[in-house]
Amino acid sequence: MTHRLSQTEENYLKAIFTICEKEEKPAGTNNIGAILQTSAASVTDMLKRLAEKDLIFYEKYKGVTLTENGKTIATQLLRKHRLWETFLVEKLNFSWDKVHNIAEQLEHIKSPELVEKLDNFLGNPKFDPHGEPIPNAAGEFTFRRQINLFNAAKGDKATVVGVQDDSEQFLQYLTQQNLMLGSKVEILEKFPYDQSLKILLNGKTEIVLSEKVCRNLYVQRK
Amino acid sequence: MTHRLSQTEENYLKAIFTICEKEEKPAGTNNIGAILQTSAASVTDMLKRLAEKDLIFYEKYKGVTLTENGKTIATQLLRKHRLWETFLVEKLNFSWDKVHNIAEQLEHIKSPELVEKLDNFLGNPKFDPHGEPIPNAAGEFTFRRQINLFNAAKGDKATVVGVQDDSEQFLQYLTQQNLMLGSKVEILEKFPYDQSLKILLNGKTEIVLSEKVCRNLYVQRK
DNA sequence: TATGATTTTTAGATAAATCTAAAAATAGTT
DNA sequence: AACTATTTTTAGATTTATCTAAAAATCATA
Repeated sequence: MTHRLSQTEENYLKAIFTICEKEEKPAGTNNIGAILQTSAASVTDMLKRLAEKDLIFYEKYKGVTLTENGKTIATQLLRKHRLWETFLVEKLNFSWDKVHNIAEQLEHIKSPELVEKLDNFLGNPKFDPHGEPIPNAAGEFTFRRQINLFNAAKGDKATVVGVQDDSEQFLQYLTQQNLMLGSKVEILEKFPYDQSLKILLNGKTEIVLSEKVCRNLYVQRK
Repeated sequence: MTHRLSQTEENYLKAIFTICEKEEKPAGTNNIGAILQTSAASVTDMLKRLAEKDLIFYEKYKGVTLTENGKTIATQLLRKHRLWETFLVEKLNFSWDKVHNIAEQLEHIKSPELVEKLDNFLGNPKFDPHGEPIPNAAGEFTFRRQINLFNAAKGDKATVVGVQDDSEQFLQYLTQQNLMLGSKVEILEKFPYDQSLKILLNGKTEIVLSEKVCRNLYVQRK
C-alpha cells in the first residue's frame, strides 16, 4: 500500500497532471510553481520527494511526468473535485462560479467509500457544472466530441458544453452575458482584426465575444 | 478578523471544549494530550500559541479554559461535525457507526456559506445521528430533558435519544442488540451487584445491559 | 509538613514545507 | 561557438508541529 499523501503533495500531483495533459510534455519547475503560487526552489524540493515515492519521473533539469501511480492519484483527485462541485451546485444551490475554492478543500478528504456514495447520491454524473468530464472509479473519462469556440467557423451552429477557465471572474462574465452550459450559439461573423466573434445566442440575442472568451469556451457542433 | 487556524489548532480547541463542558473545570495538559494522542510537551507548546491568539486562558500549571473567541470556534466545529454526520447518514446512507472519522475531516472545511447551505439542505436538524444536539449558526444548542440510562429507576419507561460514546465499537454493539435512537425501553430490574439493568426493548424483547453500556446511553422519560 | 508521585514545563532535536540568494545548467540568438 | 537570458538547482534559514529526556512545580498523604 502506498503511503498517505499530504494535501500539498496531492496539489503538486494535480498541477503536474494538468500541465502534462494540456501541453503533452513534461512539466517544468517554474510552470508548476506558477500554478501553486510557490517558488521554483520549493518545487524542486517537492519534486525530489515525489520521485522518491514513485509518483513522478524526475530527471534534473528535464522536467517531470507522472508515473502510473501518480496518474491514478491525480485522476482520483479530479474525480473528487468534480463530484463535490456537482454536489455543491446541484444539491446545495451554489452558483457555478463559487464552488471551485470549496471543492479544492473537499477533494482532499480521504475516504474511498465517501466518494462512491457521493457519486451514487448524485446519480453518477458524467460531467461537472463547468462541463468537465468526471472520471469514473476506474479513472476513465467520458469523451465528448467538443471543440474550442475559437475554432468554430462562420455559420456553425453549436451548443456550449464546457469552459476552459473556471475562475470566478470568467464564470461571472458568462453569467452576465446570459451564457451557460446548454446555451445555443450560431457564429454570425468572425472579425480577423482581433479574432473576435459575433454570435447569435439562443436564436435571440446578438453578442460579440473576444478571442480570450472564445478560447475559454467549448462547444459541440450540431 | 481573527487569523485562520490550522486543523491542529482547531482540534486542540475542540478537545479543550469537550473537557471543560464535561468536567466543568479547566482542562489539564495530560488530559488534552490523551484525547489528541500526543505528548504533554507538545500540548504545552500548542497552549502557548493558542493563548497568544486569545483563544484560551492559560496560566502555567493551572490548566486552560476557552475564551469567548475560542468557544465560538469550538462550537462552530461541533456544528460542522454534526451537520456532516447527519448528511452522511441521512443522504449518503452511511451507517451511524461509520461516520465519525469522515466528519472529523469534513469539519475543517472552511466556508461559512457551505455550512449554512448544508444546514438548509438537511432541513435544519436539531440533533445528529447519535442524538447529539447541533448548535445553530449563533452557537445555541437545543436543550433536551435527557438522563443517563444508568440513572433510570426500576419501572421507568423511556426512549433512547442519544449516546455518550460514538465509537464504532459501541455503535456496532447497539446495532447488534437492535438498540437505536427512538428505541423504547422499560426498566424491569436493576441488579445492585454489577449495576446492570434488565430492560424490555420496544415492548417485545428482554435484554440485559451492563453498567458501561447504560452509562453511554441517554434516554428521555415519558 | 516533608516526601514521594504526578503533572507540567523546559531544552534541545527532528521532519515537512516553505523561503531568499546564489550557483549551475540549459536554451536562444547573433 | 560565444554570450546572454532563462530555468533549475543548491545552500542555508525559517516556521509549524511534533518528539524525548530532564527539570520544575504541584498534589497527595502519611
